[in-house]
This record gives sequence, structure tokens and C-alpha cells, in this order.
Amino acid sequence: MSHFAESDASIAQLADLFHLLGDPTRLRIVLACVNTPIAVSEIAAALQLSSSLVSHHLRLLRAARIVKSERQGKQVFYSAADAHISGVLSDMLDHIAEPSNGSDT
Amino acid sequence: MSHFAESDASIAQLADLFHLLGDPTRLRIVLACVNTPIAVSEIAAALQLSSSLVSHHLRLLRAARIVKSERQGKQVFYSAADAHISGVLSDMLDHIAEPSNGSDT
DNA sequence: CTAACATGTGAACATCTCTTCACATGTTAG
DNA sequence: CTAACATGTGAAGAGATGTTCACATGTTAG
Repeated sequence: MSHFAESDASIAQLADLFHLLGDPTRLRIVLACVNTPIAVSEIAAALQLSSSLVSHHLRLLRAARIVKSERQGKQVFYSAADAHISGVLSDMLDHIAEPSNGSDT
Repeated sequence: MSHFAESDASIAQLADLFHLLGDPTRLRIVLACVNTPIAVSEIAAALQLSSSLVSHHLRLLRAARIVKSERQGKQVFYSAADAHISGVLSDMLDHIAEPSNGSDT
């Protein structure tokens, strides 16, 4: 069905993306802007984080093209870069929701 | 279309899964056994890693149900736990393959 | 039983990463 | 211009993590 014989460069890039989503705080930030564009200060307020911290994470997220930015006046709105991101999130959520198979003995 | 309003527990679990895939070595191990069951020593040989290291990673991967184990004699074969894992991998690969939108200014 | 092979595990170290703090940059209003 | 607000960034410390090494456990063959 699938090969998954990826080059080292692709693997490094892939790992980098997963690593970015692997931090709870950063993941929350991604989830906060995956559906609708939201300003930095709004994210900070909603998640009870400092704007500085949100900015730091957003910078990494944007560099990996997980989110994209859009300026509107003084504020900068962030949103998910593309549909693959939400697709990945959905699949992982499904994985979690799945009943544990009893194959760990 | 999607809400992604997940509970803190789900977010923690989700982050844990991504974090596990976020390490290049561990990701390579997952990719090595995502399609076909493969023994620990085979993974170690194919990826040029020590069996000890592979075992360490496999333990974490199995605990998160990313992979499952199956013993056959002296060897233990590992494979992807379910289809969601390969689905996530495929989506992320698609994300990488996507042409970069010029929206980062 | 012993020997050989495959896998699992604990501890320790080097390294990386998240967070906070202070401050810089950029934008709008007056 | 200055003032106020929103976001971006650099440095430093605390904490987490991957890797190696040595050894334990488990399985098969004789």
C-alpha cells in the first residue's frame, strides 16, 4: 500500500514537524489557530500564556509552515498553513480514540 | 468543519505521540516497521544502530501504541499499531511535498 | 544442564529545549 | 513628533531527552 522509503532529508524534515507538534504548549497554539485566524494576543489570553512565549512558538511554527501569518493593523493573525495539518491532527485523534488492542504481552 | 476543542488530557496524549515521532532515529524505526513486521536486530542492522538503542525506542513506541510486538522464537517482530499511524505519516509527507506558499513576509 | 543468540533495562552524561525576563521593533492615534 | 499598544527577539537557567555502556532476562540448540 505504501512504501515510506524516504530520504534522510525528508526524514529530518518530517521529524522536525512532529517535534514541533510534540510540545503541549505549542500544540495548543496550533489547535487554537487551526480553524480560524487568531491574533497573538488572543492566543495568549485564551491559553493563559505570555505573548512572548506565544511569539516564540509561533516563530518556529511559521518557519516549519505549520501556520501562516497575516497582518491586520497592529495585530498579526495566524492560521493553519494547509489542510494536511488538520488532517494529521484528525488522524492522531482517531488513533487515541481507538480502543486499545490487547496485543501487548 | 472541525472543532479541535480537545481536552487537556487528549492534548497531552496527542503531544506525546507527536513527540515520539519527533526524533529522527525513532521516526526511522517507525518507518522501518510501518509496512511489514521486522525484528529488532533487523532494524538495528538496516539503520546501523545498536540493538540496545532500538530496544529503548521500541519500548516507548510500543507504550504509546504506535507499534505492536509479536514474538517468533528468539526474535520479536514489530509493526505499526494501526492505520492511523501510516495515515499521519502520509499526510505529513504530503505537507512537505507541497509547494511553499509565498505568505511569509 | 551449558552455550550462544536476541532482546530488554538501568544509570549516567552530553546535549538540546522550553520558559522567563528585558528590551527591541513596528504600527496606529493624537 | 510622542505615547500607547502589539508583536518579535536575544540571553540564560531549569529541566527534559537521546545515546552509550554494562548487564539482566529470555529463548533455542546441543
